[in-house]
Amino acid sequence: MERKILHVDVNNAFLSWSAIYRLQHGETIDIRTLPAVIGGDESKRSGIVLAKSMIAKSYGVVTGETLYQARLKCPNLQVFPPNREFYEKCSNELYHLLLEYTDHIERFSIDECFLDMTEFLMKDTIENKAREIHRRVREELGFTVNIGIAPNKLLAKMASDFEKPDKIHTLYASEIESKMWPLPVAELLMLGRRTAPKLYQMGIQTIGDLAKTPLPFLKRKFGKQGVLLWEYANGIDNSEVVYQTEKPKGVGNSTTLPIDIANIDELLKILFSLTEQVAYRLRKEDMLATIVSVQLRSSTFQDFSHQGKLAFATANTKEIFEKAKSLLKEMYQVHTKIRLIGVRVEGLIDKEEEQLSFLEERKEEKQEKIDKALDTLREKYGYNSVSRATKLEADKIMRKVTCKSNFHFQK
DNA sequence: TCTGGGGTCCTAGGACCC
DNA sequence: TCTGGGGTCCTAGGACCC
Repeated sequence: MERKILHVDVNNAFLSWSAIYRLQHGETIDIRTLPAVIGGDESKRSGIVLAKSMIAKSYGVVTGETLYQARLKCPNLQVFPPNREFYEKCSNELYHLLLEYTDHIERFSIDECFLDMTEFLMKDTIENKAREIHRRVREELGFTVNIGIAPNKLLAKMASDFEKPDKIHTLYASEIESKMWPLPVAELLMLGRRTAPKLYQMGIQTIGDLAKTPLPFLKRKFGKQGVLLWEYANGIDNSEVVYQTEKPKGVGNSTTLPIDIANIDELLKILFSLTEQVAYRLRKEDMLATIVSVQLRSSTFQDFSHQGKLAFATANTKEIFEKAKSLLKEMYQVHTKIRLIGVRVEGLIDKEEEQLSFLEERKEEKQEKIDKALDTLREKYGYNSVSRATKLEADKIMRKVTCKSNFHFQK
């Protein structure tokens, strides 16, 4: 039986949501009507476009480019900072509205959901349901969405991406040839900036070209990814809409440093601060980690990473940090200027399971008590209400380098 | 004033075992 | 005194998504 899938995608999510927040807090100008973007902080070297208004878009501004580039295209561009807390709130409001239609719903990102409406239509049509959702979101939540209607997730997502904003599109099997095949191959989901040029070089320009390329050829050239892309180009996708109560598979924290650092002691202090947050989030999930990895990005944008297994599954800050520290020390080459440093835990297991299967004698109980005491305070008063000495030092380094970098900019 | 931060999944090569 | 081959596990790096 053919499935009825919707993909709901908030138009210019971060910018629309910031516009609403500002209007709610006394601003009279709607930033959706300006050449505006939501952007990172250039003084912290994270100056990229996170979302753009339709007017900024008309100047050629694209998500992900530097604010510097965006200003070249649109000289009177206005830049506003992100407000992630409010975005979470808006995202939740949307999710709860959509839950009224089906519980076969998958939160794909902060601003996108898939809905499997197959068993929830009653006597209504999928098009009518889409129109109702579309109208209710605009009227009740104050922002617009694009909705894609299709027999699978891939096609629904491609459909919602057609003409924006505030539109509903269908992409049924019979429409693939006319609506999807003429598009440039780079617009296909999972076909990114590395693969597109290779296809163009082979003379594969459109999604239709890709669909008609012999599968064995693509398999030979691109392996599993090649098979997936061929299936997508032909509108094939059997993946289910999964209601997500699943636990995360990894937890990470990374930061771009305000200026490059080539001093391992300073890097270690920042690494501790990052690790402390990772371990805290891990404990909030009631999970334990078995693998730790450390990432570095050099000033020349080369990425490095090392990972290692922990002797025991743990969520203890110090245990995770000791591993992270040895990983950093083994991979760090003296004098290399580091732009970004990050730490991640993976191989996560449920805390309860661990306690049932391993009744091991733990020697780090004291450390766990320290974590627990800090967690309790943080639950009550917020993450930054308590800080260990090392964290304070890390903050100092981040500030110090910020001052240095400001000085640098003034020269 | 040039290039975020959070993820997931895949691949290729090396180590090791039989 | 020629140099297998399959299987598993581990790791670094890369591609892609928002």
